[in-house]
Amino acid sequence: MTPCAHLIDDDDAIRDSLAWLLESCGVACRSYPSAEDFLAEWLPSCTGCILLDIRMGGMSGPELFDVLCERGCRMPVIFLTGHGDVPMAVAALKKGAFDFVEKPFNDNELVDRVVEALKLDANQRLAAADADSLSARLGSLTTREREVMELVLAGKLNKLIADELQISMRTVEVHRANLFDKMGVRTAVELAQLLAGKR
Amino acid sequence: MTPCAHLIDDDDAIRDSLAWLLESCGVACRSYPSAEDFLAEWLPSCTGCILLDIRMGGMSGPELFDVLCERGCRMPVIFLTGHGDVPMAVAALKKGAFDFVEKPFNDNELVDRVVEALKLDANQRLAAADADSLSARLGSLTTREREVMELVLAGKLNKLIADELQISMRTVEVHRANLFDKMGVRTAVELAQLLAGKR
DNA sequence: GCGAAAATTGTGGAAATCCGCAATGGGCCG
DNA sequence: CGGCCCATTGCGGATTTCCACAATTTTCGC
Repeated sequence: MTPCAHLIDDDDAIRDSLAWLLESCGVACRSYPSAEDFLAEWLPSCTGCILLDIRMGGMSGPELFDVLCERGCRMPVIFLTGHGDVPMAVAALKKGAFDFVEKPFNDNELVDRVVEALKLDANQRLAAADADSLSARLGSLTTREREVMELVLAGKLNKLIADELQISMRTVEVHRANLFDKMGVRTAVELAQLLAGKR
Repeated sequence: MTPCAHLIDDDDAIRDSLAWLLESCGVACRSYPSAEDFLAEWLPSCTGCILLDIRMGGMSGPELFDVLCERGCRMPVIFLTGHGDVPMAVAALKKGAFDFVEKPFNDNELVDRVVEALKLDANQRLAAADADSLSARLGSLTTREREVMELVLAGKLNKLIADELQISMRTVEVHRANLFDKMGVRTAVELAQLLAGKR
């Protein structure tokens, strides 16, 4: 799934004109005539952004959006709508939609928003990759190593840690060295920064 | 300025009925017949949330919102509007408005949103107080102490720091102890966590 | 029950940290 | 000019960390 704009609209003409517009600006596109068609092809590894019509036969845009959110889809979603509906727009944005634009839209502005959405997605993906690598490293820790890590992050000295865990200082040192190794850090400070905010 | 909902609307009847509704639910209110009246009384120390009408004589709701944002007002803003306008709602929410509701609104839902907004404001205020205390402590550091702190946070050993700053290890130790003291931490790990994300 | 991984502990020495005591020099303010 | 704050440095000892070498016990799945 190469990064692209996923166009979901049951109106062939709109899909085609959108695809033409975006591709003429260098944005790759894929078209889907219904929410169900998109869901059938969607994978968590999908990259890019989504242009989603509100009113469609079968599953509606907001319904698809909810499903995708549940399934962990992080692609930015730009809603497209024919008739203004403030509560719907407000609900969509509060749920995390990237944008909500009314038809007819200004071509240049829409392209700009799509480009921004693609950029956001790329950044989110980088951040997610970091987070994944981090939790993978955390997952590789043994129980003891995790316990020691907690206490290290609490700023406690090895002697105190040994005391609290009822083990010898030497053992703490071993665990400490092993977990530093697994987490890819060289000092407790680096570890603290690596886990800043998380956990 | 005790925590309260600030009602800004040029329609006396709406202000009064809103005030009655909210106060009957235990939410203190203050009313302002225009954006200008509110601005005249507003101070950065104001607490609570804002219920803001879109269309008003003089400065409009969105205009006031922009001004408040510039001046660093962090109170959550709930926009109230008579006629649906999707682009305006989208713009307001993207700029950070707390909510955007159409009249006529559901009384209970609005009260709920106001209560949530007040809660958010209280939390933001706590966070801001922490941030202020932190930057106050950072500000009390001398130039050298700040330099040493940077390198400590980079996970460097005193020996290396002494080398980079071209001073003796003993001096580094002194600065380190002093800055730990000023920042109110006992270890480098605590310092790293205190500054997690910031700076 | 066997073998691998995890948890545990010891010894001992090099290196680093932590701290109190003591002191010098520069810059700024009243 | 004297006092105060900041930056600087040295000495020395108590404490801690870091590691290599070496080894025992526990746990857990096949």
